[in-house]
Order: sequence, then C-alpha cells, then structure tokens
Amino acid sequence: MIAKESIHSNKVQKRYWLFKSEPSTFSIDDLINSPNRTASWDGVRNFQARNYLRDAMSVGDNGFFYHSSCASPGIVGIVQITSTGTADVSAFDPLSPHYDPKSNPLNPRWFMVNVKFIKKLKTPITLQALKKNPHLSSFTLLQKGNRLSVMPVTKQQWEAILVMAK
DNA sequence: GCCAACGTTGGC
DNA sequence: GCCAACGTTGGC
Repeated sequence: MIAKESIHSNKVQKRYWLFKSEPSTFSIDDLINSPNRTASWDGVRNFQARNYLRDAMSVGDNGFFYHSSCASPGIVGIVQITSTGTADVSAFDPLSPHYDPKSNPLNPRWFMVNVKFIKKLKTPITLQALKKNPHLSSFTLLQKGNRLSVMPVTKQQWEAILVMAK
C-alpha cells in the first residue's frame, strides 16, 4: 500500500487527450479489432499535434476516441496510451497516403504513439451535447476553426465529459 | 456538396 | 519576412 503510493507520487501527473478519427478511415471498432486492441496512431501531419505526440504523451495517459466527419460526430470511447512517441514510419513509405519525403529515419519529422482500447461508450457523447455543456466552454475541440486531430483535455474537462457518459 | 477556417508552401 | 495561392479539415 505504502509502496504503491510512493510509486504514484513519483509519476508525472497523468494527462488526458482527445484523438480524432474519421470512422470511415479508422473507427473505434477498427481499434477493437486490432491485434491486442492496440494501434499506432499514425498519419498525423500537423506540427502542433506532432509536438503533443512526440513530447507530451506518457504511457498510462488516457484519451477520448472521437469520430469526426460523419453523420453524428462525437466521443465514442476511451483509450490508453501504451507507448511514448516514436517515429511515424508511414511517413517513410512512398506508397502510404501519409508519405512525406521530408521525413526520414535519421531525422523523423512525424511521430506516433500506440493507443489501446479501454471502453466503448454505450451511447456516444455527440458534438452537439458537448457544445451544450457549460463546463466545456474552453475545450479546444469546441473552439472555432480548431483543426487539431490530437489535442489535450484538462482533468476538469475529462471529468465533466465522463459525467455525460451514460 | 458547400464553405469557413486554417496550415503550409513558395515567390518575391 | 510577407502574403497570395493552395490544399485540407470538418461541421452542416
């Protein structure tokens, strides 16, 4: 008990994230059907999101899985980060839709983490519902013009959203 | 399909 | 360093 507490106190504060994906490309069910229910979150080609993946994510952090560009956009599940940022190998593959000749193994430009499925919400929390929650007025996802596919979620926002899950 | 908003590129 | 042009995102 004491030992366990001391381990926790040595850890960096756990962070929370939101991972956006178009379900027609990669859905929460695709994650469930992945080996070990785990997938590399690759293909992110935005520098700010890259910095989160490369510098800020830790093993054990949690994230929401968000479906975008679909009939009912919203949060559909919860994941856990199981690796810190590593070079996004899809950038090295000329046949990949995410190929970037400016990235190479010696000096990778893009990064990815591994995420593991934790749970699927019985009822998705729709974007429409998120917008109505007064506790989420400063949530990055809801800011006008926001286009980040990976973004931080504060502990307060995380908990306010969990309350919305039925 | 439309279009507002944004990030990136490249000429200068 | 500026900024127009372009491509992309993503809600609707």
